[in-house]
Amino acid sequence: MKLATWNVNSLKVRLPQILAWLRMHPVDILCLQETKITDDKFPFAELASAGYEAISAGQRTYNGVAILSRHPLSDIVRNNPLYPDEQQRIIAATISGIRVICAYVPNGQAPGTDKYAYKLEWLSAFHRWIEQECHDHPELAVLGDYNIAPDDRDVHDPAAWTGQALVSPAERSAFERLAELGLKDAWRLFDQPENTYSWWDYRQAAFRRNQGLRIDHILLSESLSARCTACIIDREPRKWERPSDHAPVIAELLL
DNA sequence: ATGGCGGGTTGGACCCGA
Repeated sequence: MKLATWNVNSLKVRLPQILAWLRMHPVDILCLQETKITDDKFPFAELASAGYEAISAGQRTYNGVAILSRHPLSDIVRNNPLYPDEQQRIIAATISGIRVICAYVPNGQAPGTDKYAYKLEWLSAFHRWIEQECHDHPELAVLGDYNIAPDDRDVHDPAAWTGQALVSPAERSAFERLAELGLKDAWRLFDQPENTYSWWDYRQAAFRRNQGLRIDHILLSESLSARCTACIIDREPRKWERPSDHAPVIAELLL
């Protein structure tokens, strides 16, 4: 069983790349963020032809999340039931007995801004809900773009990033509090190469210079992390023409 | 110091991302 997450930065633009990537990596479940597409325009038919059932919580212009699955999806939830939010950032479903949550955490812009306050409030409500989900679903996977680099190892230039959003102590603390619920960062279950990131700015040839951040994560409950055999970040699609600025992250589970 | 790229909304410049 393979689960993956990918911030595609526009499903409309990236659909051919998603289909190509799925042919190379026929994962069981793919969580998407920043689809930027309303549900009525969602490419259900193209994905079905590729073997994937899809569910979407979409909106125009910004945000939007979706789950693609080779297996049936049930108990679909859109948004955090504890936090009314007009921005479409969460979709969840049960797939093959695993509770799968796909999340697009707010960016936060910069400490001191309204967007940063929204991010922290959103994360606080997210924690309260995930705590319940952990209780209700021992087999829980929370995948997505967290917009948090948990550790200085996840930042190409920690000194340059000090004090900025994505690395601030309050954001990292929110991430650690999820870990305290028993959720483990699948990436850190294994020895990993240094300087591995999941996002690189489009500007300044950041990808070529590997100036990135690791902000896309797969968190696994205890029972799932015990069965996790690998976690990788696939840099290849970032090299393609007109790429997303994020790379997919994949976790493999014994099932 | 600033903005640098790219997508979306537009039909010209903006907003926004991270």
